Amino acid sequence: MSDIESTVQPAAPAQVRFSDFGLSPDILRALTDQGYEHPTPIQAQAIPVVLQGRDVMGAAQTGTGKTAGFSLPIIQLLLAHANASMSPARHPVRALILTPTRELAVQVAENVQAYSRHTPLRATVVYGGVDIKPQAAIMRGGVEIVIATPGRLLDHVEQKNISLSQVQMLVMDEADRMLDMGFLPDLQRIINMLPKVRQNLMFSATFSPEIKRLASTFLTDPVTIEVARSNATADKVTQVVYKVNEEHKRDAVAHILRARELKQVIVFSNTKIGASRLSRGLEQEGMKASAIHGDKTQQERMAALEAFKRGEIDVLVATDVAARGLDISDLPCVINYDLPYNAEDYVHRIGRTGRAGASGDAISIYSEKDERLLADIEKLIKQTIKRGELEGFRPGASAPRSFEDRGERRPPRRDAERAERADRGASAPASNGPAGRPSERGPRPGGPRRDKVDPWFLKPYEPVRSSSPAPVATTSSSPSKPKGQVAALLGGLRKE
DNA sequence: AAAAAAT
Repeated sequence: MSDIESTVQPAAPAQVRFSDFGLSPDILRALTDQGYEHPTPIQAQAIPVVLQGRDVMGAAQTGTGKTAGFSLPIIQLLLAHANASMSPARHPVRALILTPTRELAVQVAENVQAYSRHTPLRATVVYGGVDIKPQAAIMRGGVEIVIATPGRLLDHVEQKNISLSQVQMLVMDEADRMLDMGFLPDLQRIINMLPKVRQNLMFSATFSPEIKRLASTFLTDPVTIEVARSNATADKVTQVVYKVNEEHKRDAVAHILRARELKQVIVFSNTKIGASRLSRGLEQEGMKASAIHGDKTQQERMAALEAFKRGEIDVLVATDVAARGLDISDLPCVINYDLPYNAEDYVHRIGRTGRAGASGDAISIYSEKDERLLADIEKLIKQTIKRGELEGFRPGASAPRSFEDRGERRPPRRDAERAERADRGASAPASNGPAGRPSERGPRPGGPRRDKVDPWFLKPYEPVRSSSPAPVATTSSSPSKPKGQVAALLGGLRKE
């Protein structure tokens, strides 16, 4: 399906410059503003191909600079065809970029806006969970580039805030994830509104059969671009697992964080409640922690992310909402409080560290019952992860504050739920009561949809990769990161 | 066994 080499070994990035691609001086200036001079491998491959007007099926690992890889040539093409495409339409959206999560949409938009800042092109982002009116106003004013999550985009289309009839370029970012999340019908609807003739760019972490099918449906004679082997974990990431009793997992995380005064760490939890609970626990330990997950309001999610990026928060406790795509400047360390159920997610999670050539540490806590998950992960990444010993870890050393900490059974459900509700992030009980039951906390924008059950467990196993808009070079906002510290913590453990 | 996304 492609006529171009996949998995090319591109020339060393240092030899290629952005100025070699014939990009507009206005684009180059924006790159210079940010100190970017040399493209990453995927950028070096993607930019010329997109500029040729070809469809692209792209795969790239986290931190490869994929966003710039498609947005730079898109901006260039829109500039080049500015006159030819002058349209009488009131809202001539000419490039549409779809992403699976809101945060990713925001992030892509920030990049696109930065790259196009010296051009007359206008880019905006639309996503759910926030007031629709300001978005509508901006789009009615006219924009050339829209970055969106599918549901809210359709909402805007229905409200006639935007017309998609002039879209010349479509990007499906994290396409595999969008499939995972059940966006296929939405994607179909959106694509049906687009002109038949257009350029399509699809990025996906994997080339699963589902993705290939999607590609064959929506792409025309695509060029395949792939950087880095599919299920490889970043070379520079040192991985270790610590086995502890289930009830000591939180203490173990606290111990690791405290022992080395770790800053700028993401801790992944499998559940929203678990994330909130852990975050709260760490805060009670005196750490600056915050949780981010789908039951937080969009405001809270953004606030947590921003606070983390600004360094006001040391520990971001997250569900897999943050596992993929988020360009959180390259972290020294990622901790798995839970091993992910889906082995692919492990790769995504640890992809948050060791990015842009830097080294990183991926630490995972697991307990007896997770042996199987660990085995799955090791099978996927084709390596054995080092078993470590937590030096100086005395479970329960810090005063237990919860029943779980004491290894006891949970208190009666009523109390547990009240505690969770107090936690801002908690969702309603899974086995939900009547639909319109007034919430004690008022409307919760990010709340679960009840209209359909997502039978995730019935779906075929669908591996997913990562993505990420890491720009060409990473502008790190946190100055000194204790990268070596985790390695030190790992003690005399030999490398694999 | 989960999480995410329009309202």
